[in-house]
Amino acid sequence: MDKPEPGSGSGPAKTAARQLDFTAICRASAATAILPDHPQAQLQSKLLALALKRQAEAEPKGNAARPDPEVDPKKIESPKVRQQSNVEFKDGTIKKQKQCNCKNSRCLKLYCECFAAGIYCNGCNCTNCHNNVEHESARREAVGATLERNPNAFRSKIAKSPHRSQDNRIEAGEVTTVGKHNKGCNCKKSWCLKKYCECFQANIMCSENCRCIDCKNCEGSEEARALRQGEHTNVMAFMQHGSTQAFGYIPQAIKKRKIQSLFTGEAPANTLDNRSAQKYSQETFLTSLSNSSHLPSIPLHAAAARATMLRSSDSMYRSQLAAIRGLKDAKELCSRLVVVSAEASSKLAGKKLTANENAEIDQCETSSTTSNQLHKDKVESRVQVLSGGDKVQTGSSGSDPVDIQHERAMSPGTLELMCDEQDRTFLEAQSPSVVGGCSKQPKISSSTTQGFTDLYAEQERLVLTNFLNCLNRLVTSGSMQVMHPSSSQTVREGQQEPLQNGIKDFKLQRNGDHLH
DNA sequence: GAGTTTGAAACT
DNA sequence: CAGTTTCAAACTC
Repeated sequence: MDKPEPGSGSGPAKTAARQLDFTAICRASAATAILPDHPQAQLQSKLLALALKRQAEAEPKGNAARPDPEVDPKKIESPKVRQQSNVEFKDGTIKKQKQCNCKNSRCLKLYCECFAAGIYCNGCNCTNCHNNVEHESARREAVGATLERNPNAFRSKIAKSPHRSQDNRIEAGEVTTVGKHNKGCNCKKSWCLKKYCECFQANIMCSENCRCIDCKNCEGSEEARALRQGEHTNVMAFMQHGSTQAFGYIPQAIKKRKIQSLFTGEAPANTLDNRSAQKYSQETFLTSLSNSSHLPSIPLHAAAARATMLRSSDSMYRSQLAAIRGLKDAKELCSRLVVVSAEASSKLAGKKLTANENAEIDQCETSSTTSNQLHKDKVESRVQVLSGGDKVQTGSSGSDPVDIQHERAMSPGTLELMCDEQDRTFLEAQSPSVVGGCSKQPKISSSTTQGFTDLYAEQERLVLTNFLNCLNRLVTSGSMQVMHPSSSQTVREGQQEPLQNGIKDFKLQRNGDHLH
């Protein structure tokens, strides 16, 4: 506490690193103070905040054991003013500064928290400590050596960032500091949800700087939030059951590389874990969807979060309409869209199948995993739809319109959308042929002629325009239900009236398209 | 409190 | 720069 001030009276640093104590470091780096942003410094500054306020007037020099962001870094003149073993709080309680337990480093390496924080050891449990005034020369030498290795060694590892969560608010219960780790963490087994992780410890999210594996310390992470809210038990229980890979949460930089590799089939270095993790994630998710008892002890919110996370790391948004519009609505809407798509296709292309088209269909279907009989059925069904108009059934017959569309006139974009939809919405109705159709999509597009491209574009325009209108209707009617929940019951009992209305409009517009 | 795990730092 | 070792904090039992 009352150790001499080694830096005092020594004047400005004159001969670079060797002469640097932490004071000199601060001076040498002029523009930016090195220590004030240090995580530990921030932590301790919080602990000291109240005490400092009380002491501020009595001790104008600022007895900050750790620099506070509000404290002018220039006032931090020496280790002495930073070091302070005991902190007295308003309520009279005394809180001790963190004490290291170093044994072999003499507290002269960054292993030592005190040394790394730029303070003398004081009341620590360390052995053979040289991080004190009695060993000042050794300490300075160690500082110099450390700076030689890494000039930023004593700078804050956490960079302040203007980044805010998407809606510019602090999520409830989340005390995440805005900023990111300069160097990034490299965690492998802790999911960045333990204090082993420097990011987690600093109360910040992992960033693109991190090279961590199976990171769950990302924006929107339920676990990270839960941990910070103190739901440690639930989260740990969940993580045990959900396994390391259950989320496939990956920091941005890695995510970019690794998700890409999922599609390209490439295997960038160091991606195996996450690739398998993602594969596992999807499998686990599918399983848990179809069998909710699969993960019995997973908190509901975590399971829901997992579903969302699989889609996107940053989209935690859930529409209010989600509680109103059901799966049935979505299915029906999709079925209608498929009909419109087919009709648009037949209108635009005439009702003939060109030789090219047939060849392409054959190519696609021959290479699919479906049986020849199924192939035949589909072609027949397709012809029926194209020539017969409104014969599409929304039931589960072999001539499922979705299948039909995948086999033929859908543009690559639409096909992709449908495949995606299939994955998400129709899991329980998934058919092997459809899955096969999805996987064949690149093959179709690769052989698509310019004529088809134009056709697809026009078809897509028609479908999407109708889709947009239909969605608008749904949103409007849904919003009304949200605002007037009392009437929603009636509406629900009336068998999804809003959707029917929306689809009615949809049909009307469709007919209008025909007319034009 | 002892033993283990973890990841940063240091070293090769 | 990658791999290995050392180290001390965090964690578990």
